[in-house]
Amino acid sequence: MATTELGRRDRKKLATHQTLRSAALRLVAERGLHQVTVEDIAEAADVSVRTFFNHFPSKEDAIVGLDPERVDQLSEALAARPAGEPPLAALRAVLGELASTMVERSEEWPLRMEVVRASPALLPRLLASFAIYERALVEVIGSRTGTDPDRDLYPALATAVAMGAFRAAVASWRTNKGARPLPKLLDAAFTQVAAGLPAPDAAEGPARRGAAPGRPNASTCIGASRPARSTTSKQGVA
Amino acid sequence: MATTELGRRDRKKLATHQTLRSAALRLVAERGLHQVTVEDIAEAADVSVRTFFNHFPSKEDAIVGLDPERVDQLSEALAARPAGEPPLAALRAVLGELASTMVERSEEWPLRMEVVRASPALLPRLLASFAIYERALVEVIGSRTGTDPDRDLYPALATAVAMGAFRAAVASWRTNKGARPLPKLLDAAFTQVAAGLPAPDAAEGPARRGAAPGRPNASTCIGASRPARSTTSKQGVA
DNA sequence: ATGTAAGCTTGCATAAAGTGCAGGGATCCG
DNA sequence: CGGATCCCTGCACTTTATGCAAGCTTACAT
Repeated sequence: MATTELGRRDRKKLATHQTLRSAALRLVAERGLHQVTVEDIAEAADVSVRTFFNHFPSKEDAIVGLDPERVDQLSEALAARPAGEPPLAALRAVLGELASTMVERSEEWPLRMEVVRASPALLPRLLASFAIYERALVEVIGSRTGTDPDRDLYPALATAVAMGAFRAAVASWRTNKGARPLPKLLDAAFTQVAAGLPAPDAAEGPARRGAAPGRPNASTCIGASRPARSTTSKQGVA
Repeated sequence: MATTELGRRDRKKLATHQTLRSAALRLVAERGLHQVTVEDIAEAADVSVRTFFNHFPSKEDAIVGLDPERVDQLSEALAARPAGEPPLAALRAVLGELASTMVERSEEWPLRMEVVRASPALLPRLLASFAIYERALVEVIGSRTGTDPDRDLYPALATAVAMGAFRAAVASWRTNKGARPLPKLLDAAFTQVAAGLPAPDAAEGPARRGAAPGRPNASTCIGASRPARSTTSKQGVA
């Protein structure tokens, strides 16, 4: 809506912000997280280091931190869904919209995912961003269903499950470099969830939905690389 | 099983490790995350600061970082479930076991949750820990169902949903201070998931399962406190 | 028992992350 | 035009985190 309602000062600030963000993402994608200092980023954006920290509380936030505006957008989109719509369907719809915006910005998100994959140290912050989205959605689901999120399991449960489906779809999309479009994957995920997650091909469940053989898919949650466990005495702990 | 199979050296190291862990948790619970430095923790555990960093890569990890041994235990427990068991039921079983161990250590986990609630800066690491559990489980689900987690959506999806249910149950347990026992909550969560998450009481779905009115419940994901959105110009971004 | 290898602990040096404070300068508003 | 606002900046300082080499305990083989 009101995008041009900003004065010169706010426009400059926003410009600085975006410049820092993209410089951070670009540099880290090129050299790796550890080879880029905040000074490098500030330099690339032509501002002082102190200014960087006026915009972002940490280096990681400049790369994978979320945009509070998006959180509001998502909340409002969920609140705007038709009142009669079942919670899971409403979540499916708004997460579908979110997925679309991720696909639109086709440079930014895949690059960000690649950076997180290459530098697992970024994973915690990314997950925290998702958690903030989740928290906002829980509130709305609570008010939509007339249940209190602090007393009733349902809102947190439905939202956690929906976000789980979302993450799985995004992870699949990323690892398979978009071989299947994100909206399709998200759809498949929600369909399986709504059916109660029947087992895929064992002698058990009614098999999976309409998936052609040779379909692409997911590793787990967003960033990864095998754990490489340390069995006994070696140092690594956390 | 073989708990006493450790030599003196490994026993001492483990002792140092645990002392650091509990000192960190205790001090942060008392004073708050920001009022405790690594030096304080090392002091309390009577080791040097350098030794602290030999055990934990960061201050946060000493507080909410996971124990790689637990990850292996969980993986093995899942692999040991009967072969015919549907994936979601197997996940429900092992996460139930995990919940039990959390209840047993009745001092540690509630304290940890409280600390995370009080210091949201810890949330990212905690979520990262959960993600590592999740990653391990995905592998096992993949091999149990004979699907490749990198190509098929199912393993990541089922695991993400199960972990979502787990987190929602734990969050509820925490916010309501154990008014309903964790195993009961977890059970309720998985039952609803298996039923495809019908809407709670709107004129829609067949209503919820066997829940008495006036049941306690959850806020969202683990750590929280309202977002307090910044509408326009203020600094805070990430 | 003795010597040797392994590895945990430690101090020191150093880089980088992050915060508080005060001043300069552009922007906004009356 | 004049004052208030606030973004950017430099500076000082604390804290986090890592590399390296030395010392001491533990483990192991002869």
